[in-house]
Amino acid sequence: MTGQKTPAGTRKEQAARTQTDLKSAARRVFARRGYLNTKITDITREAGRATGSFYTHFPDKESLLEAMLADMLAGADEQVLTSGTHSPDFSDPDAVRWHVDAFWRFFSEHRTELVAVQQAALIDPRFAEHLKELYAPDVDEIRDHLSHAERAGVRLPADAQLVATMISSLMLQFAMVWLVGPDLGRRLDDEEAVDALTGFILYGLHGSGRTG
Amino acid sequence: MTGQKTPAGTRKEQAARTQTDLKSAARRVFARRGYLNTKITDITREAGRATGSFYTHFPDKESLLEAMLADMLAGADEQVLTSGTHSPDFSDPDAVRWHVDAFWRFFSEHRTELVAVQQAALIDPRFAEHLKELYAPDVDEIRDHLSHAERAGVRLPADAQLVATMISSLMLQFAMVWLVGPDLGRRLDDEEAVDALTGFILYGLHGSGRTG
DNA sequence: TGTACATCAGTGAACGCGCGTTCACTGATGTAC
DNA sequence: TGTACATCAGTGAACGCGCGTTCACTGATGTAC
Repeated sequence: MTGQKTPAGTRKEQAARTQTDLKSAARRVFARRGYLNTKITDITREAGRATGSFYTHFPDKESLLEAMLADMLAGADEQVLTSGTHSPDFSDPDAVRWHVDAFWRFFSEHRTELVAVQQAALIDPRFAEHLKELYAPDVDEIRDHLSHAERAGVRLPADAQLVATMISSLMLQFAMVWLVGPDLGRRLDDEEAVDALTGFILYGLHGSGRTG
Repeated sequence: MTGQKTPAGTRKEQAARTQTDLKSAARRVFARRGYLNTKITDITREAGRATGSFYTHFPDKESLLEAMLADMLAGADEQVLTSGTHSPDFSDPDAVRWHVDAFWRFFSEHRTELVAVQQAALIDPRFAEHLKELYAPDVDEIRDHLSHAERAGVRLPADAQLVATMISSLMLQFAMVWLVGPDLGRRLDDEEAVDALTGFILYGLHGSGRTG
């Protein structure tokens, strides 16, 4: 109790390293088998640790996922979602493209975690809540940009909230299909995907392709 | 063995009735708790039968779901997806609206089964396959209609296959959000939904709303 | 139509597997003096 | 700096819960003669 001297803590370091190993092992296993199919022992085996080791760091699999999400959001705060400046007016095609691009990169980078929450949400209401909180800010921002566009004279196909939901639904599911599911016949590079989405969001099937 | 006389089979009738009861009980429980969260005993309890009764009719939960899907597809064959005549050219707004409407009604009617497959697909590759087969014909048809429109002079925002995937993704995820998830603040009636989707598919956020 | 036997849907308690979780133990790191 | 003791991350075999699945039994329906 007199302590507190702990210099750099070789012991704490070791614990931190193991915790990190468990998280990154989990990421790999989730990507391979999916969150719901993954057993605790799959994770410890992948991390090269004993089963019991898991419980030194997390009370259960749910907490591990929560920790992974926290990491993801911490990283994201300095990145895509908030940083960078962009026009708040969706009557500007470049503003739309900026958003699509940000979403696509975020999803690409964190697909494993995002799919895991999606899966967890099917079973655990706590994660259903997480999922909502995760995408809500994005939908809200889109809605604001749409309202802005409306004031600039654009006639939306429905009220801004609904259109925002459509845009968000489109991006999410399209990303799922191309970045997660089993290989479809075709490869799709990032720019192509962002172009296609941007064109479609702007003018639907009458979109002319390149927009910026 | 000399038999075969069985008049109308009170016994067979009873078995058929129980099987139907189990399926409709399952439907209710799936809708309430989700497929993955549902235990065999939940289904038998809901149906007012003993646990063992389940196995007289289905070897496991997966087979029950397969049977429910078969019922769904059998019913659909005489309905939405094939029947009715419509223009195959997506340059015609009414053709788009017709498709959206068909999809929306199909999804509304069968949301429980569709969500159940979606959940099952996360765990069981067999259902991942089912899921693909379930939506593939729709995507293919959309793609053909788009090619038709292209030949009629419409400039798509990407190749027809990609645009078909976007349209399908949009409809599916949008339907999920509004018809499945927890109540959002807002209610959405069917016509409003179909209008919004149709307008968005046709002209993106520049769609003007009513289209037919 | 009646009797004896066979078949089958349905029952629910018991069984057993899979997997999450625990726990007595080890060895290394940290602390006290 | 050295010694004795305390703490803690990590180990993996064992435990036990939940739930899918089985099975001996019941009673009703069907069949044979």
